[in-house]
Amino acid sequence: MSERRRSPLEPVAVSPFHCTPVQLRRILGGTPFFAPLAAEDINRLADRFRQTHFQAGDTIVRAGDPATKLAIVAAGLVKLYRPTADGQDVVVNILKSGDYFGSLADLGNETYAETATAQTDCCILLVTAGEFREVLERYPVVALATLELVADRLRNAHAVIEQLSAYPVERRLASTLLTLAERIGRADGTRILIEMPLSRQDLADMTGAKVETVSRTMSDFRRSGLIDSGRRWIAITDAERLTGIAGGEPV
Amino acid sequence: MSERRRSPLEPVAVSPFHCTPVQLRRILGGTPFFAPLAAEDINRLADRFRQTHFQAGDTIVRAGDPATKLAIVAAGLVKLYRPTADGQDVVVNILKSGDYFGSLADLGNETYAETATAQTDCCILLVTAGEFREVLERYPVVALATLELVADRLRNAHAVIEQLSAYPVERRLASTLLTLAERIGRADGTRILIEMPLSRQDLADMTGAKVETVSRTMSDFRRSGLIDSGRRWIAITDAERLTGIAGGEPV
DNA sequence: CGGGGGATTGACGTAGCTCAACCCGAGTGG
DNA sequence: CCACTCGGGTTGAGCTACGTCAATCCCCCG
Repeated sequence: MSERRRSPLEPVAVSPFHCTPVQLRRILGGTPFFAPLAAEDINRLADRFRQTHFQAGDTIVRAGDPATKLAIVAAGLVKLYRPTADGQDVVVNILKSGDYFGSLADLGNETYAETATAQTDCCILLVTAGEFREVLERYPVVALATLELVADRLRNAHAVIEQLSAYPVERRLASTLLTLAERIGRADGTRILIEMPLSRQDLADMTGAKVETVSRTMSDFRRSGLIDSGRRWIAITDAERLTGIAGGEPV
Repeated sequence: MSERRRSPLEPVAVSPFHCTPVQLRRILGGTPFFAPLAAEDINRLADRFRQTHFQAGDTIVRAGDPATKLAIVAAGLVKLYRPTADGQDVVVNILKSGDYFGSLADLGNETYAETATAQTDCCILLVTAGEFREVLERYPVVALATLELVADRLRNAHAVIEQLSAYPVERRLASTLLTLAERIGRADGTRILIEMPLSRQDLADMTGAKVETVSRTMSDFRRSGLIDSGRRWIAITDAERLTGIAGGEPV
């Protein structure tokens, strides 16, 4: 039985950093969007991007506001969610370095469908939708890469729809934990630590369940030795059995 | 109280038609993919597409099979769904003329994530994934149009996720009916007739509910004068109140 | 006119929501 | 450095929307 008292998450250095132009170019070149471009092309692109720093909890863009920018996460984690009329939030994605959000369309009169908030401190690169469109037109290879990214997200979204339509909470929760582990997990001895602060409410908003239900299910998982967790941190201790549950086996 | 005995759906002429080359070009030019292209470019594209006819009920592509083709619906309606391990189907989309399905990726070793079946008789245009990729590379404007299409579907998928996460069946069902009406409805006197054969099971698979629940809710809607329906057909009689329900008002 | 598959309705069970009390870890200010 | 507080987490006791099981209905077809 492991120590549940102290959070194993390293407190991330809260530096309101700004990248040097060189770093900015390296980050851009590392994103799936621009990876296929030559260095000189990336240099030409770089000054179209404005970088901004946000603190954990800050709202980056708000659902309903006119969608004028495309954003790329340079560092940190972003929560993308749809706030509903009755105050419930539905998280559609957790974004990390290299992911985009915001407007892909050029139509100026559209609005953001989702709110994006900084889950950790983060550095965001912003372009206007129009400028990004110019980039897409000028570099077809970037357009193709973007297409792959969006198609990938669509595939994920369909998987989530399947889960919400057909599977009970324990299964959705197991899937969500495994997906998070794969995307932002770090091996920590025999466990996989999910390297982000994540509340039960966040998990509830990601799985379409209520906080209490998530808390109960997490307690079940913990009692069964599948996970270890505390206040805003989670580690997976038995990925294999958790995978079984995600596939439909009983707890 | 309207006549519920006979189906108001016109029995569609079941002709295993093949388009002439001229018709094929006109159809391609009418899709969102190629609308921005000049006629001569479309002519050059047209012979990359192979057209195939399917009868209602036929399977066009099967989830799990290697994803080698991209398909565009030329005529008719296609149901796109994920069959789950326990035999339940989750419908992610109903596709009509101009919509695509299948593989957008170039990776040959991927598999289809969804099964596509002909909901009505239909005519499908097929290209290999590789050839379509060449088209995307050659005509950036097509790549951008494709990007818009995929981004649009992603937006829809997120809306569905919101619904499944946060709203009860009656609300999801009302939304689904209105969306169908908008996409494939025809004004029929004061009502909007949904021009496709649609079973309670189909609706259940689209809303993440069970047949019996859908049947009960449809009966409620009918008793309240919101819709009219029978064996595999539906008409909306009070779109305004139905919109209210989709927005959260009680029945 | 008979059969079959979709649709309907009823009776009942239960997963997950609601409401509410309580616990506890971590940051804060004296 | 301690006490206080506050926000996240846990647990319990009902309740209800929805699923399950099963019987019946009835449109459509041969």
